[in-house]
Amino acid sequence: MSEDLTIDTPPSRTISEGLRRGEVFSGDCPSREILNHVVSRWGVLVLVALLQGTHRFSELRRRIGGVSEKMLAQTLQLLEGDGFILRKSYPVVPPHVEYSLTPSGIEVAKRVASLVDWIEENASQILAPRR
Amino acid sequence: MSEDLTIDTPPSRTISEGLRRGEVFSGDCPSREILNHVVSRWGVLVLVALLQGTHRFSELRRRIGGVSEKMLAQTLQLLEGDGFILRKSYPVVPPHVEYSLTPSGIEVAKRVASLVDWIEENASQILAPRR
DNA sequence: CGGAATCCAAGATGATACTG
DNA sequence: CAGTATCATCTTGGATTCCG
Repeated sequence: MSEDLTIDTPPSRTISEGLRRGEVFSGDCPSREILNHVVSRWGVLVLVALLQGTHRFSELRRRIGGVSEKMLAQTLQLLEGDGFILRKSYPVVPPHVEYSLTPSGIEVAKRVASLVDWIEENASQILAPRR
Repeated sequence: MSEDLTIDTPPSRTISEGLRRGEVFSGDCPSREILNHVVSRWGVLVLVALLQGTHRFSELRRRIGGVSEKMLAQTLQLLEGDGFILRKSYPVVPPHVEYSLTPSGIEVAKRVASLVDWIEENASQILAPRR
């Protein structure tokens, strides 16, 4: 089912070209909705974590410091609803559920990871954040 | 003064290499703090808007649909504090303030834009978001 | 184990009014 | 024009409890 998602995206579209459309700037577009899921506090970390491979619920919970069960579950559901995450439930006892990225999820996660990566490497050396 | 910010970023570091460090996963690191500014609801849009060039306060306000004065001001201050945005105030009347990206701001904004761009082009066609 | 449901605290956000 | 101050509100996030 994921192969059908393949879109003939102009891959080398320049940033300025893409931005000229600027749909996200209008408050009520689906892009902004999805964007908010992706860049939500926990969404970012979930995507980056899953980029390294399939994880179980409790694995993600342990991996992502400070996330509560509720928020993790909610984040996973939102991203699953957006088609970025694949939820695979095994009907065994005790329950066993695995989360992984869909093809489009990988694309998004790669871009998120690029951002996170850059910040980890540089931002802390630039200026200390002041609250 | 902005030239001093230039950092010798290892540009071709692989994603997995960067992630292996995984500092952001621990709840209390400066990276996560900065990351949250960048990917905040309005931070994303401000960065993307400024990637297209210098803007005045009211220009940004008009460009970014739905943002309030308060949140725009706050977002700009946070990103300025992180060293991503340069605020240039001209002592004239009426006041004239220009916002632009610093060199590091450009780096971050490019990565944010890449993400936003991809979502704008693809995500809306994949699945309708359900709330 | 993997959630769903509930309640509650905290923080984010917005409308408005005011100032230099 | 470019904010700041204030207050009301709405959303997030967390702790807890319960269930299949």
